[in-house]
Amino acid sequence: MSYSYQYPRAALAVDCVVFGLSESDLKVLLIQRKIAPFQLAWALPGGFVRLEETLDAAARRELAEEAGVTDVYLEQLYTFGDLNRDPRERVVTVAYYALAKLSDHRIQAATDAMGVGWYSLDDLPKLAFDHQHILDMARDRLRGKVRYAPIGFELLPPRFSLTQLQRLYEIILGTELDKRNFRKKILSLDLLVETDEVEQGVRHRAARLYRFDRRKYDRLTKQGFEMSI
Amino acid sequence: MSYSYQYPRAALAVDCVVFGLSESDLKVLLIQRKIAPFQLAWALPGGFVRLEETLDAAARRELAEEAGVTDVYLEQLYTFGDLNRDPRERVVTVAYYALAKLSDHRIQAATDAMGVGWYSLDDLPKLAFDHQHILDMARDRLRGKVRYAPIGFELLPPRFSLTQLQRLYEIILGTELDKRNFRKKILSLDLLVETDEVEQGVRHRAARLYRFDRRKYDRLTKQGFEMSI
DNA sequence: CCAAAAGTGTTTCACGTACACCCATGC
DNA sequence: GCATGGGTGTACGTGAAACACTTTTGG
Repeated sequence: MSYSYQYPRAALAVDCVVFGLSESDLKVLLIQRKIAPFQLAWALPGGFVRLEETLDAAARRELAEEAGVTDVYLEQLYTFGDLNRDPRERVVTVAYYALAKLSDHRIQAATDAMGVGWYSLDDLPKLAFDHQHILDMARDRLRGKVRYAPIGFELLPPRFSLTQLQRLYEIILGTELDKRNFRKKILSLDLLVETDEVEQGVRHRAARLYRFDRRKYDRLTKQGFEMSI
Repeated sequence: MSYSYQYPRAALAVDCVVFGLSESDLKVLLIQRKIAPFQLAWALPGGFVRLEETLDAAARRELAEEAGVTDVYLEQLYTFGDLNRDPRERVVTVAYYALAKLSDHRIQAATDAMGVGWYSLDDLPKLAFDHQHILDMARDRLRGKVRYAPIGFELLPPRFSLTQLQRLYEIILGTELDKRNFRKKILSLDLLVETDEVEQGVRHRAARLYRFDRRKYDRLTKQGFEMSI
């Protein structure tokens, strides 16, 4: 069976840059290609868009199928349409980036599979296609957006310490932050709620855990508030 | 002649939101459709992507062909892939936004053609397809980006007065700005160069004209400077 | 000389930044 | 009791915001 059109058509794909946060650095999820081109090379999870699914749906489907990743924050990044980005034929790809909680055991379990790996951003293998370019753009977007939108929380467990949150910003922004000033600022935004839990299993004083209050954020945003770190 | 593929493929298009700045408001360039669907309705300029051209090239080609617009600032906005955005078949469109200098006589001349019009953003006709949605997103993007990137200048003539520039920000951001504070701030950024020209043909004191110095901007940016209005 | 917009400084307040020590806990 | 990170306050400087009058020019 085949499908015919009056004019030639590019193939349409999606690719996903999935970020995860470890203790000390930002990681990205890669899959090892099983087939040519770029056989055995590492690549971003992705694939062709089906006619009966939206772009977002295609991205989520590919994430689930290829990497077992579900329930992540997902946002469209950019569409790449260079003529020879795929050696086989013209393929235009809509790139997405996703933020996953590495602390989530389902994510851990799913990505334990063969051919799926988390790579530190500053120790990457050579990537297939123009995927390095896509990844660079995703990192830039994350760096820019984390400062004025509450997306950092998508990389942390639901309850986190202020030190964890500070580390997150330091890792993503690539700068050191002052502990006292950071706490003053983040608490003054009035987006976090103190829980009655503390860190577990540390051999020093346990840190208090906080959670992000999205309702508060939405309410403030409606009133014209704009967060900024 | 026809082209066959093993799996069905969506058609791929580009659409452009072209902004222009008049004395008192922001305008967008629309074209009147000659054929169904949405015959006679107003729509964003755009069309199908050819196999041998990049997405950017397709956007520029359509702008030139449909509206006679060339040499504008152009940036990819977002890709829209809802299933029924086009009643004929599945069409995925990569949307762009462009900033044109309405003062440019070539732009004026080209868009004098039948079926091309500049519409004020708060007095728009009903648009074809999901073009209102695309336009809303473009306006949001412009509002966000104009504050931290030197793109406002793309809407002004090469030499402009500080009052013109202030009006630009007021119109795009939808807020009033204080004249003295605005001048202090914009001049302190050290991105503008005073020329020895002044406004012509006004019946009051003529304003000094300035120009944006892109070299200075690039140099400062390399040094970590980030502009902000 | 009148209308219209250009151009110009100072004060006040909020926020960002720099900076060091004691506290709680587990081993 | 010691190692480890948790938690806290103040002083200073910079930048944002508020605010009104004089100057220039053309008609």
